[in-house]
Order: sequence, then structure tokens, then C-alpha cells
Amino acid sequence: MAKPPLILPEIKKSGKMTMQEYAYVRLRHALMVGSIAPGVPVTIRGLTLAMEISPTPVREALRRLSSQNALCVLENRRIVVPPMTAKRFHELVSLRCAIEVHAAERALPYISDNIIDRLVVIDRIVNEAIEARDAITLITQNQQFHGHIYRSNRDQLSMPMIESIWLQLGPFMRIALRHVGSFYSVDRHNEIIAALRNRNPGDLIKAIHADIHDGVGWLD
Amino acid sequence: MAKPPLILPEIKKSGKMTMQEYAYVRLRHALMVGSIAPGVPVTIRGLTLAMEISPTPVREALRRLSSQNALCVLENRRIVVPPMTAKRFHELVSLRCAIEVHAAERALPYISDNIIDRLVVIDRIVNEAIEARDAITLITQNQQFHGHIYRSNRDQLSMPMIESIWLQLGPFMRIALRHVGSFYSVDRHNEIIAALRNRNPGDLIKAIHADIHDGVGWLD
DNA sequence: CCAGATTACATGTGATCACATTTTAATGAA
DNA sequence: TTCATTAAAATGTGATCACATGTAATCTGG
Repeated sequence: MAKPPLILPEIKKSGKMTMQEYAYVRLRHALMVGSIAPGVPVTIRGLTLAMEISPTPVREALRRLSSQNALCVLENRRIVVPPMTAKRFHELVSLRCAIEVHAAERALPYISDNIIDRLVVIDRIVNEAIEARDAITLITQNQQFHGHIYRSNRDQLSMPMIESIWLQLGPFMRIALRHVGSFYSVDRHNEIIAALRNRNPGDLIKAIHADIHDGVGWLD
Repeated sequence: MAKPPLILPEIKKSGKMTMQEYAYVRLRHALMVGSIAPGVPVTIRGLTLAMEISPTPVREALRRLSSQNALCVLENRRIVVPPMTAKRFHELVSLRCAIEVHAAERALPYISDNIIDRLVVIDRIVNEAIEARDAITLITQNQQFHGHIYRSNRDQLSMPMIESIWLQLGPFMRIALRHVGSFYSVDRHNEIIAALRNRNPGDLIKAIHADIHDGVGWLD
């Protein structure tokens, strides 16, 4: 069986970026948008070939992603995209709720009208992406939307963990690629924005909870 | 100024362990028990010298710990132990509460009498450590206590994040080294065990909340 | 044709080196 | 002395190589 050469979406490498960081962001993006299927082995030499860089920075990138649980190190020392199960998916969604609700609660005092205006803009982009069936833009901009809220609290420490969950959910998004529009039927983002406008913690929690769980409907 | 050679507690290297993993667990342990002060630079060559291994595995270990936010990569590409502030501490404690409460709730259905018996044993060790003013045993066994609860749910995905928080709290523990006994005045572990025995979610949450926040009293 | 042993291949690991960047120390002029 | 400049040392980065381990293919004997 000829091994598929592991296609990775192109990423522009800005000047000051190290090779290790380039390998990291490129592989990370590929995982985030679900362009690598669960269970697929990710080898060092395969990546050096695909990205035309030496093994050393690739290995460091793999360690980073493994530490974020975006990749899974087997006992054989081989590295694969974590397998996908319904149980794992539900655990991820539940954990995502817990942390993002916490992040939102602690961000609420820092929400300004400026930030809300920005959220409205992002939400419009998200809706356009749904209209255009552009799953990748949908995924990334939806993350921008949530991240922009939580990062309002400049001292928050939960973003790395939230991004870790997003990364782990990435492979699941691969399925969602063909179901764009079937989920996100209701625009929960508007409910989130409304709750932020009213500075209402209870509504905010409920809206975020609903927004996150809306992605579960099609899995059963 | 002569640079201090960066003392790391010894760790026995089991046979199958790779150098990279050895470097990781050894440095991780040092951070966990607070034996490296915040702000201290952690250099590759310094670690190669201290552990007598080559730079390559050291770099991978540093990437792993940086990804877990146990270390901080500056713009200069230099790596330091994250600085310590009161704000950061309170954010960590708050986040720890949110995630551990979530983990405990989802572990409760899996708690067996067997597990509770084990918790009682661990708690005894913790109390002995307090008696003996043995801060390192106190820290590690306290983590064992909590981890043993959360890991009862075999499908849980939150342990890596909880351990990340413990790692980030490690440097704060350095201060606690000299205050053993002044905190943990009340044995919250008994309250946790009682809540588990009664399978009472509300009490469990309250007990864990109290146990975690008991470590904050001496900081002000 | 099948099962076990053997060989060939692929992969992960770790050491060494050369180079670029940054930090620190030393030097010299105002 | 003080500040800018220069030299020296320290540090991070990435490529290459040799080696160990694990996997897959091949071969051989029944």
C-alpha cells in the first residue's frame, strides 16, 4: 500500500518564525480544521518530507502537540491522531462547557462596547461562512468569537486549555465539514451577545452552554 | 556573578525510559515541588550540564513543559519559570476549582468502596507528612489524593489540564515549604471522603472547593 | 498452503556540529 | 565618570549522522 504523503494546508511562514514554530502552527492548523483523520499515524520523517525541513524542529512540534493532547503517543513511541469515539466526544463537549463557562464568567466584568462591536463583526463573518458552506472559515471564526470574549480578561489562564479542547475536537470537525448548516441552526451567538450587552451572567452561561451543545445534535 | 548550577532533585531512570522522558519527568518534578524559583532562567545547556545528557532531548522536554505552561517562552526565545503574582495565583486557584469540581462531579458515579479505602490510606500519609513537616510528600500525596478521585472516571479528559495547573502552582508551593501546618489546618480531605461515601454531589463540590481554597489563606 | 524464522525496511532517539542571535563584558571617547 | 561602541561569551536553532527499536516482507521447512 502506497503511503499517502500527508497533505497539509499551506501556511505562510513569516520572517522571524523559527522552523519549529512553523511546523507547529502548520500541523496545528491541519488538526484544528480536521484535515487529518483520527488514527492516522504522524511520523517525523513524513513531516520532514511534507514540509521540507529537518527532523529536529518537527520533533519539537510533535512534542508540543502531544503535550496539548492534540496527538497521542503510543507505547511503540509512534504518534497518531487520537481515535474518535462517541464517549470521548461527549467528555470533550462537557469539559469544554465547564471551562468556557468559567472563562466567560470571569471575562464578563471586562466586556466593553468595543468588544461587543467586534463580536458582532465576527458573528457576521461566521454567518457568511455558513451561507457559503465554508467549513474552515466557520471553524476558525467561531473560535475567534469565543476566544475574543474570554481573552477580554487579560489575566485569564484558561485559554491554553480551551484551545487544547478545540484541537482535540478538530478531528470531529472533519465530519462536520459535510454538515455545515445542519448544525448551528439557531444563532446562539446572538444570544451570547445579548447576554453580554445586558451584563447578565446567568443568560451568558445558558447561551454559551447552548451554543456549545448545538454541535452535538448530529452525532448519534 | 557565578551562575548557580541549577540543582535538580535526583530521579531514578527506569530502563525503558528515553532520555527525553527522563529530562521531562525530572524537570517536571523539580517544578512541581517548587524547587526552582519563579523567574529563574532555564537554559538548554544548563540542563545538559546538570543532567549530563545531550541538548536534543532537553529541548523536547522544554517544549513539553512550555506547552503545559509550566515554563514560559519569552520573545527572546529564552525560557524561564513563570513569574509569580498574587493575581496569577488567584486565577490559578479559581481555574483549579472550576476544573476539579467538574472532574469530581463526573467521577462520582464511578467511586467504589475500594477507591474510598485507598483515599483513606493516602489521607493518612498526607497527615503524617504534615506532622513531619515534609512538604514534598505533602504536595505529591495531596495530588495523589485528588487524582485518584478524578481518575476513577476512566474516560475523563481533564487530568492533563489539572496537572498543568498543579505544575503552575508548583513555584508557589516553594513558599508553602516553610508554612507546612499553618495551612491545611482543617482536614478537608475527611469532608471529601464523607461526601463520596454518601454519594452527595453538593457536599462533594463544597468540600473540594474548601480544600482548594484552604491553600490561599496565607497569601495576603 | 501455512507457520515460524529471518531479512529488509521504516521509524524514533540522541549526539555532534555549524551558524545566527542575544546577552554580557570590555573598551574607548566625550 | 558616563555612555556608546566593540569584542567576547552564552544561548537557541537546525541539519546531519549513527544507532536502536520496531514493523513488514520474505524466505524456508513442514
